[in-house]
Amino acid sequence: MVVRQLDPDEVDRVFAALADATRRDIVTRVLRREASVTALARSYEMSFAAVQKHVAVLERAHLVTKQRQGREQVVHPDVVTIRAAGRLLDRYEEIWRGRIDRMAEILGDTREGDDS
Amino acid sequence: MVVRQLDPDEVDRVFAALADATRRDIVTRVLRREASVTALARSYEMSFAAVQKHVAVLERAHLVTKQRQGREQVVHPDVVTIRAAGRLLDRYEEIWRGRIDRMAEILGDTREGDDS
DNA sequence: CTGACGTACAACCATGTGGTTGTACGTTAC
DNA sequence: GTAACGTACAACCACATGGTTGTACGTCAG
Repeated sequence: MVVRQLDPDEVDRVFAALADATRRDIVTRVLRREASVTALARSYEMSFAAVQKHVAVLERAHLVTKQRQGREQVVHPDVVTIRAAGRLLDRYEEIWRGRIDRMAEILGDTREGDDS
Repeated sequence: MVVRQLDPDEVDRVFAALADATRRDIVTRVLRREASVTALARSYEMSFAAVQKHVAVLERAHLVTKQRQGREQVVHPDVVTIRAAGRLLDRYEEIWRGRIDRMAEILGDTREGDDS
């Protein structure tokens, strides 16, 4: 499985891009089926230019790519980056789990739990 | 396992909060071990007030909680929200996988075990 | 060729964000 | 009680963001 490593700046961009309901919806849509920018724009109550900007933000974060097809620009999802973001959150859970394990070990060995 | 459902506004706040390297580092730190706000502040090359604001952002996103302990305010992680964010990204992968499955079905190619 | 469509991009505005400094307040140590 | 510590919060600044409108350009249909 392809899991690219993201540098901090790209992580910034990925999470920032996902911090907007419209952009999350665009990602969901193109995951189901690719769509041109205007096709996407028709789905939202905002100007075409606004949607175009949202797509640009997703593109800079490598969450989607655009592919010229005649006079249309078709938006595709970039699953690799989405997966990488998920892996990052998994890492947080690992740290937490590791800590719980260490605590259990300490409590098991030295009977340190004085307060609850 | 506790997995709270996040409303869109909270998802906005969670991802926005994670879109900053300092805040991600704070989350990592308190996942390993709780720390007071000043203890955290000592780790970064910025004013105490700046770190305090970062903690406030994480708190509004329910990624951490503060707990008064004497005159200190101890920052704890909120694993439930972190987990919920991970689940959200998993959902994207599910959509993608569902689409791949549908395409394979249409193509009549229902073999299993081929890698992508 | 012409007109309509899809796109790109600049200018502009309001608002939010990330940082600063300064001030105030409760709590602990002496 | 007083001093020092940990915190909270307001005011301020620079800059990014999310939206708008307007203009320009390439591409396809007629």
